[in-house]
Amino acid sequence: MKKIPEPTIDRLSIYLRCLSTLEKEGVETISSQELAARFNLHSAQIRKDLAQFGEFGVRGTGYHVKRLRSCIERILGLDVPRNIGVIGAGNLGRAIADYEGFLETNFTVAALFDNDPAKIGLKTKLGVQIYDVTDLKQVIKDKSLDIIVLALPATVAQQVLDQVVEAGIKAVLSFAPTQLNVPEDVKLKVVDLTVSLDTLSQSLVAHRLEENLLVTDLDP
Amino acid sequence: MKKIPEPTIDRLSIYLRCLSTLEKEGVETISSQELAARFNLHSAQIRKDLAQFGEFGVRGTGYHVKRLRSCIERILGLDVPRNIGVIGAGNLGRAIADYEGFLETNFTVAALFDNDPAKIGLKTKLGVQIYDVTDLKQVIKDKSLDIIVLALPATVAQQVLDQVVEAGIKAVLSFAPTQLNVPEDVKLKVVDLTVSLDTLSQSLVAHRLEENLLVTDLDP
DNA sequence: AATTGTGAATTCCTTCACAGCC
DNA sequence: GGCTGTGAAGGAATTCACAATT
Repeated sequence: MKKIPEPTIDRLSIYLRCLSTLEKEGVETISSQELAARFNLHSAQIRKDLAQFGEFGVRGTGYHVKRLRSCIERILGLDVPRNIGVIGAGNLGRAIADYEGFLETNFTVAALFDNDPAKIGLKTKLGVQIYDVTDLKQVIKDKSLDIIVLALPATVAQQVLDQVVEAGIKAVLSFAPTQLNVPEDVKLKVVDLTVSLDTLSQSLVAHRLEENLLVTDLDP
Repeated sequence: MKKIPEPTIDRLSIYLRCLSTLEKEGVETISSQELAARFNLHSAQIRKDLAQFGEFGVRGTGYHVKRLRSCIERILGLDVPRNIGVIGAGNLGRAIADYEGFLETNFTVAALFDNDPAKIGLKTKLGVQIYDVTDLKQVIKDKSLDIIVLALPATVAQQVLDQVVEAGIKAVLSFAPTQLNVPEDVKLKVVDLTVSLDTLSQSLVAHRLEENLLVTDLDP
């Protein structure tokens, strides 16, 4: 089986969101050209992305919105309910647990974990139970968790991640600002606020430098 | 001036974090080889990344930790204080505003914005003032905000972003799950929880498919 | 006539391999 | 000897351009 490029998967998710909107608007078909225009992409990009998984279009017509949406949903496995466990009941962890965007999806946050006795046993506003992180493996099994989100300090992230992996979890999203290692068969996605902000900071420097360096360059 | 690849900038931020740790541990020099080992990267990658900005190493010895950290900090513009404004005082917005990781950095969340009269005028636990989003432009100027973080619903994101751009902001980090457009001279970073989770979902499907497809492939 | 699906060309990024230096 | 900096090679992802199809 051919390997699917990571960027392709990311874009499928983006296409899907757009197709859902189009479907609600009653649009029946759309061409790769029209779709591409919405994302500042080239139409060939979209056709190549989709072609990785089969032939979904109709030549001369384009793609049937409803059918394509359904196909991408299946490709991404979004037709199957997924239970998410969030580890770390700090501000971020609670924000994710109570994220309202999940309500119309097949994702459910089924458990929140923490090691603070003052939090264990409580529920979030939207009713997500907070468990003792010591019971991680048991709750992962009991609640059939598929995906774990790490929302905890960098210092303990790898150690907790190791337990998550040991419990058989194959998909992890980490918000911890630290380097993490997982076995090959575990998919790890990292969202690093620090890295994002550092990149933005650099772009601001670049702005400034462009002027300064022009001056320097012209200086013989 | 040559264009710097985006992945390079992301990695510089990662290197910097590691170098800070090394410096605290009292390590004086490190080779690209040793550094690379910590990130499962190739040593040439690190040397190429750094070479984009100058010659920081010593042949035969490696890089002086303290000096390199300081250089990367300057490259990323992290030696200059930056004021961040967060728009949207929901769970996520407040989580970011009160993020303790900023305390040891030059990033400061200097303002939080919302359109809910019940929230305007309040302060977060850590003392960030919540302003009326109507006063966006004025507060951006008064507080000298450099970077804006969007932590608001997809429906209003573009509209608010347009105002942010109009106010002269050149760096934006968005958590809104929607396609956004900015002029060329504005740097936009998007963190999309939905896309991240969709990718993880797909990896779980791939897991399953590998087995199924093997069977199908062997079927003559 | 319009639009897909795709080999070929291109661009971008990573890795190799080694000359140059400490 | 050991390690950096870098031109050349290799690989991966994007874009081009067109034959195939409805």
